Amino acid sequence: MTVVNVSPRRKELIRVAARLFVDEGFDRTTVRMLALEMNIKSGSLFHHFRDKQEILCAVIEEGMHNALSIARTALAEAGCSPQARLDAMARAHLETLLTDRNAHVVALYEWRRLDGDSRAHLVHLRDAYEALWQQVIDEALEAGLIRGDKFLVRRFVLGALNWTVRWYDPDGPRSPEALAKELVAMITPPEAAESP
Amino acid sequence: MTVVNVSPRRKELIRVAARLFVDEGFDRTTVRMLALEMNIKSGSLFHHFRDKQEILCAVIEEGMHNALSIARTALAEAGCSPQARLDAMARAHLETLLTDRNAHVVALYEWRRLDGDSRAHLVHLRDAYEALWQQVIDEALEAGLIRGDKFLVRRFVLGALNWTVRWYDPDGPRSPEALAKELVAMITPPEAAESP
DNA sequence: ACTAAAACCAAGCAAGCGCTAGTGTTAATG
DNA sequence: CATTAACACTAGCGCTTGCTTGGTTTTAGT
Repeated sequence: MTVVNVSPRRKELIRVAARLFVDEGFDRTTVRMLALEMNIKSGSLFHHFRDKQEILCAVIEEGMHNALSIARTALAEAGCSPQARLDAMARAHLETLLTDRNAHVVALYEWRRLDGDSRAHLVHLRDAYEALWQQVIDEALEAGLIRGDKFLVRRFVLGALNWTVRWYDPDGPRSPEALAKELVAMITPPEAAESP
Repeated sequence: MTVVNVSPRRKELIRVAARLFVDEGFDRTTVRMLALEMNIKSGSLFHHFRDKQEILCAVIEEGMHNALSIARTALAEAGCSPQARLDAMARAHLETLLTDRNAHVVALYEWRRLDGDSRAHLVHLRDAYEALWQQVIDEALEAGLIRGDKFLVRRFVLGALNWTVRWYDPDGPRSPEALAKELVAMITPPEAAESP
């Protein structure tokens, strides 16, 4: 279990590992491949990380931390309007999914490869992130902006957003902002936006 | 690449493999584990499948075939109302996700482990399934039941539905039908349901 | 009863795996 | 100038992997 990733060297190694984990999958990525891409020998790798598992944990942790801080600043800048806050969260989510794509793809696909301890540690970060979402969705529900069960809405929305990593093309015509707006528009009835 | 899975013995082996692939992941599932659960010796496994890859392909293919046929009959029984057809597709999707859960979890998580040929073959099945969805969504858009970009709506909806494998509890209070209804309700404005 | 095909088995190979031990090498600190 | 800590290297151990081989048993058609 990693507590914090501060050293810039470590950060860089983690970035390399994330790319490899995405391209090959965690299990197929060997410590020798990792070392090769990091320009060190495979033995030296274990000076930086206790074992292969810890690299996986560090990759995911890094992505989660970034997602959390980006979402927090986005919310702080969004003001109080439920509509603006919903937009801000969706936009922040998509932007993180892009800038930190590798880390998040690893989190989505290789979560089950985490051992018990790492998993427990990361679950806390994930819960904190989902709590942010839940809060914004509760506000939107209370304002009559959207309808439905509060937990279901959160899960459906996060599902739709996370699924974008499968099809979204950053070089395509649509920006993350536009995408976020379209998702919010899909679940907000046309007239709800204008009610006080 | 598998062409068809007819033999009942083969079907059973595939079912066992799917379960193991879900529990352990494709890469961590060894041919010895597979053989053990299939009550044969690891060497005998290669009488039924050319290699480990083919088992993965067969598992996914089986799930896709079932999903396609269930969706088709659901649509046939749903009539012409866009609302009913949307409901039917969502319900069919969730029911397949439950009854064939293992196969679909494998398809979602281990898709990238497929080699080029198997992938190309399965992409056709997936495209056929998504075409069904696209058609139903186009009808709903034309009827004014929902709003937005037709491709985005399909992707967002399928994302939300596929994400359910992460959190849905079959023993929980909500049935797949109820879940499907809630999703459709979330994206259809309240007044749209009553317009002619 | 005869035969062919399908299903299965024991044994093991070659390759690759994660990881360790022991040894420099470098650069900052007392 | 000596010490230390961080980082990197070489070499390889012990084990597991997917898959093959060469042969035996079981099943099904005639």
